[in-house]
Amino acid sequence: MSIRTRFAPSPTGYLHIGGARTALYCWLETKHRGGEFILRIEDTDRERSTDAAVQAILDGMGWLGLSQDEGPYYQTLRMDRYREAAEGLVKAGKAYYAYESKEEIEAMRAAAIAAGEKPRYNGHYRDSSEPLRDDPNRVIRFRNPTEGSVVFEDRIKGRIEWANAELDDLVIFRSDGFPTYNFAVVVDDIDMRITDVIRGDDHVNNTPRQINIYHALGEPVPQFAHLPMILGPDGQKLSKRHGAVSVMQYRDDGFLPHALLNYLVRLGWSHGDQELFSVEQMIELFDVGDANVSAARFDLEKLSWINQQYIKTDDPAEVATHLLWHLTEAGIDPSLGGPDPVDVVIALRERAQTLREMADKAMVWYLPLTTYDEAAVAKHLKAPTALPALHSVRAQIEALTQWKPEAVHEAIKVAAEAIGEGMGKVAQPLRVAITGTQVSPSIDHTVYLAGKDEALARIDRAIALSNG
RNA sequence: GCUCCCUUCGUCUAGUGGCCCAGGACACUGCCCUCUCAAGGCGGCGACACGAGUUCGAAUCUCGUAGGGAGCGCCA
Repeated sequence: MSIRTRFAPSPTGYLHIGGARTALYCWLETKHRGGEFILRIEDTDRERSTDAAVQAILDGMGWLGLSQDEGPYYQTLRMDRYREAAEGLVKAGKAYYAYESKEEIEAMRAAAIAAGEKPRYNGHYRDSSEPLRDDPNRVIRFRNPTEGSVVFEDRIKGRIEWANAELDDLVIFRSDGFPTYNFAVVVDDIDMRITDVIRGDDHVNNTPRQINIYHALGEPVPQFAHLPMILGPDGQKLSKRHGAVSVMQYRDDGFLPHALLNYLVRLGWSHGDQELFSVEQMIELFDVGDANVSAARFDLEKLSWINQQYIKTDDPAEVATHLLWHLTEAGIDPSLGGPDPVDVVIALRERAQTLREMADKAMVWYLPLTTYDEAAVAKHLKAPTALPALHSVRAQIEALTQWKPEAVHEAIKVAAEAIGEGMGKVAQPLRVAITGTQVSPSIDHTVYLAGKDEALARIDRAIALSNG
C-alpha cells in the first residue's frame, strides 16, 4: 500500500517555523515514497479558529512550495461523520454518555491533585445503567481499557509502552455537539486512509489514547513518527519574540523559500556531512526514520548562511525575480530606470545574506545620491591624489563606447597608469564619488550599475567636493 | 505530584563496541588573497551531563543520578 500522510494544523494563527518543519517532513517522506500528502484543517475549536488563519497557513504552504495532493479538508464540514462514529461506539458498548458539569469535573480534578493523585475522570457513568436522557451537560466518553498496556513502535522514538491504568475515559464528543481532538483525528485519519502519522512530539501522550480508539473502531493503526520540537535560540519554547513568527515573515526578511526549506530539513535530520540540499536531493535522501530524537534550537545565523549560499549559486535571473519583489516593496520600479536587477544580483550576491539586504544596498543605484559619508570624503576625496585621479578616470570613462563592467575595469586601469598610481588610488575616490561611501562591490560593477551618464555626473560632483 | 520523552563543541550535527585522546557546518578567531566590503583558501579555539556496571575495549550496551521537555481539558 502506498503511503498517505497528512499535515493537520489548527487555524488559530499563522504557519510558523515548527509547523513548517512538520509539514516539510511529511511532504518529503511522502514524496520519497511516492504517496499522497493531504492537508487537513482542524478547525473544531470555534472560539479560536479564523478564516484569516486558514488563509495564512495556505499562503505559507504555497510560498514554501509544499503543495498537497488532496485537500484541504475541513473538520467543521465533517460533523455528521463524527457524531455517527461516536454514537456507533456507544451502541457497541465502547463509549457511554456522562452528565457531569464542567464544575463537577473541575472539582474532581482538584480533589485528585489535593490527594496527590493524577487528575482523572472517576468513571462515575461508566457502568451506570441510567437510561439516555437530554441534558445540557451530556457528553460521550470513551470506555478506555483498564488493564494491559498500549505498545507502539514510533519510527523516530522507538518502542513506547503505556499502561492503560494511566489513561482515563476521555470525552470524545462534547456537550456542544463537537467532537474532541483525540476523537476527530482518529476518525479523520481512518477516513482519509492515512498510513503514516507524522507530527510534533507534543502528541506522543495522545497516541496511546488514539490507538485504543482505533482498536474500538476496529481499524488498523497507522505508523507514527513524532518529531522533536524546535526551540528558540535561548533554548526556550518558541515565542513571538524569536522564531514563532509566520514563515511569510522570512520572505519579507529576504529569505529564499528553498533556503528556509534547506535550513529546516537540516534541523533535526542529516545526511553525513552534507549541508546543502536541493529539493530534489531532499526527496531522494530523506527518511523520517532518520530524524533526530531531541529538540533543536533555531539559529538565524545558520539560516542566513544557507540563504547566502543560494543567493550566490542560484541562477542570477532566478534570484532577480525574488529581488524584484523586494525592490517593489521598497517602492522601486526598475523598468523606469536604474540598473537591471539581474546585474544587481551579480554585483551583490557575495555581499548580501538576504534579499532584503541586497535591495537596501541596491538603493545607491536606484535613488539619487544625496549624502556623503564624511570620513570617506575626508580620506579619499581630500587626498592629494584624489583630484588627478578623478579627472583621469572621468576622461577614460567618458571615452568609453561600450558600457560593460569589463570595459569600465579597463578604463580605471588605464586611468591609474596615466597618473602613475595603483588601482587603489583611483578606485577609492571613484567609489566615494559613485556611492558616497567607502564600501561597495568591486569598483567596475559599482560604476557600471550607475550607468554612464549618472557615473559622470557623480564624478563631477565629487570633483567639486574635492576642490571645495 | 504522576506518566512519557530527551541529554556529543556556544548552535546544528556525524558517530549504531575497536577506524574517535571524537569528524563536518554555523558563529568566533589568525593568516593569505585584495580597489573597499564581501566571497574564497589555509589554520585556531571548542563537546561525548554525571556516576556505577557489562566488556580485552564504550560517545556507542545496562542501571542509577542530575538537568531539560511534553502531557495529565467538554484546546488542538
